[in-house]
Amino acid sequence: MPVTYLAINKTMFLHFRDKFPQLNVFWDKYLPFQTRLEVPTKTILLEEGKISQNYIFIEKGCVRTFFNNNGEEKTVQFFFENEGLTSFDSFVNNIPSQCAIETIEPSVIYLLPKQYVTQMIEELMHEQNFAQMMLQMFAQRQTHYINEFISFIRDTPEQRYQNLLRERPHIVQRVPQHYIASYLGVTTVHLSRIKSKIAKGKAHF
Amino acid sequence: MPVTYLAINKTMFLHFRDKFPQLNVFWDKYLPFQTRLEVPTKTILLEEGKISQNYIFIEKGCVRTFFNNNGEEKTVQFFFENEGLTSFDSFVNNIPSQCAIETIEPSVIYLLPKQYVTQMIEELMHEQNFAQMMLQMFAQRQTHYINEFISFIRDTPEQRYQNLLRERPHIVQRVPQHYIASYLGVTTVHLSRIKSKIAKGKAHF
DNA sequence: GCCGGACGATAACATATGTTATTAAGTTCA
DNA sequence: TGAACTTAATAACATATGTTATCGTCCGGC
Repeated sequence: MPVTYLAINKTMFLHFRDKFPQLNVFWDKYLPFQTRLEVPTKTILLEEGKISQNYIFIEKGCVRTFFNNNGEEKTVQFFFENEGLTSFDSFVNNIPSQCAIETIEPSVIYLLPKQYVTQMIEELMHEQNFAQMMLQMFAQRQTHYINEFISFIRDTPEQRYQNLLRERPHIVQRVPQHYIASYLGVTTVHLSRIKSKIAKGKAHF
Repeated sequence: MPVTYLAINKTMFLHFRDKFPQLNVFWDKYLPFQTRLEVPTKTILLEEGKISQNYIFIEKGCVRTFFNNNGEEKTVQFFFENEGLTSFDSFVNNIPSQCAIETIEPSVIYLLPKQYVTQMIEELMHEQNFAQMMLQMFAQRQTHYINEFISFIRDTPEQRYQNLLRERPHIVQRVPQHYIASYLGVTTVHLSRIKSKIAKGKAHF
C-alpha cells in the first residue's frame, strides 16, 4: 500500500474557507501544537517503512515523495508552499509508509503530531457539513491520482513532459531534472533527449 | 476529468455489512427502483461525453470502461459480478463522462437512476457512522487508483501482466486479450510477445 | 583559487516496444 | 456448409527508450 495524502490540510482549509468558514476555527485552534523546523535540502522527513507520526505542512520550500525500487528511486509527487501531506495509510491503518518524504530545497516546515490530527478529525466529524466537505476533499484527491494514472496510459513521456510544462511549470522550474525524469518514468538521459528535441522543434531561423 | 467510481455500491454494502449493519436497510429500500436488463456483448451502457444518468450494478457478466484517444481505445478498468460503478464526476458535478462503459460479455445489469442515488446518499449522511464509512470507502477507492498509478511508474508491461496473472487471474481468463493489452498500455502484438516469452521461460524439458 | 561532487548534455550501442502485414484458428450467421 | 468477421500469433522492420561512458559546467568547502 503506497502513501496517499490526507485531504485535510491547510490548502484545503484555504480552498474551502468560503464554503465552510467554521474550518478557520479548527485550523487556528491546532496551530499552537505545531513544531516549526528549518531544514536543509535532502532532509528526510519520513523514512520509507516507518509509520508516519506527523502531519507535515510546508511554509517555505518544497518536498518530494518517492520509493525505492531495486536501488532506483521513483519519485511519486511534489509538494510546495502552503501544501500539507502525510501518509493516509499510516494515519488510518497505523502501517508503515511505502514512500519516503524528503526536502528538495532548504525548507521551513511545521509538524503536527498524529494525536492532534486524529483529535481534529474527531471534532470535525461533529460539524454540520462535514460529510459534504469530505466528499469534495476526497473527490479532489481521487481525481488527482486518476489523472496521473490516465496520463500514463494515454501519453508518451514527451507528452507528459509537455503537460508538465504547460500545466505545472513551477515544477519544471524549481525541481532538479533527475527528479522530474523519475517522476515522468524515464531516465535522465532520455529526459535530456526530450528537452533537446523540443528545443530544436521550437527553434526558428 | 476522467470517470471515477462511486464508492457506494453493493460490493461496499456487502463488505461493510458487519461493521455497519444499518446499510442493509438502505440497499433493500432502493432495490424496487432498479431496472433489470439483459444485454448482449458490446452493449454501450454509457457513452463517452454523455452525462451518466444511472448507477450500474452487475449481477452477471462483465464490463470495461475506456476512452478514445486519437481513434485508439484505451481500457481503464474491468468490473465483474456483484460490482457496481458509475461516473463520480457526473454524479457530483453533472459533467460529461470522459469514459464509456461497455459490456464485454452477455450481462445482466441493474440500473438505479441518478435521483435515487442522490437521495440514498442524502439519507445516509444522517447515519451515525457515515463519516467513518466514507473515510474507509474513499480510502479503498483511492488506494486502488494509486496502486494502478504506482504500477505504471514501477513495472514494465511484462511485470504488469505477471501481476495481473498472479493477483487477478480471472481478468486474464475472462477478458479478450486485446482489451488486456490496452489496459496494460501495450499493443496486442507486444502482449502476444510477452505471453510467448513467458511460455518459453516456463517450459522445461 | 583549487578541488571534488552534483548536475546535465551528448554519443554509441543495446533492448523494448510500436507498426504493418500475413497467416491461421475460432465464431457467427445466412 | 461456406462466407465474413473476430481474435490471436508471428515476422520484418521502424522508433522509442535504456545503458554506459565521457565531457563540461556549476557550486560549495577548504
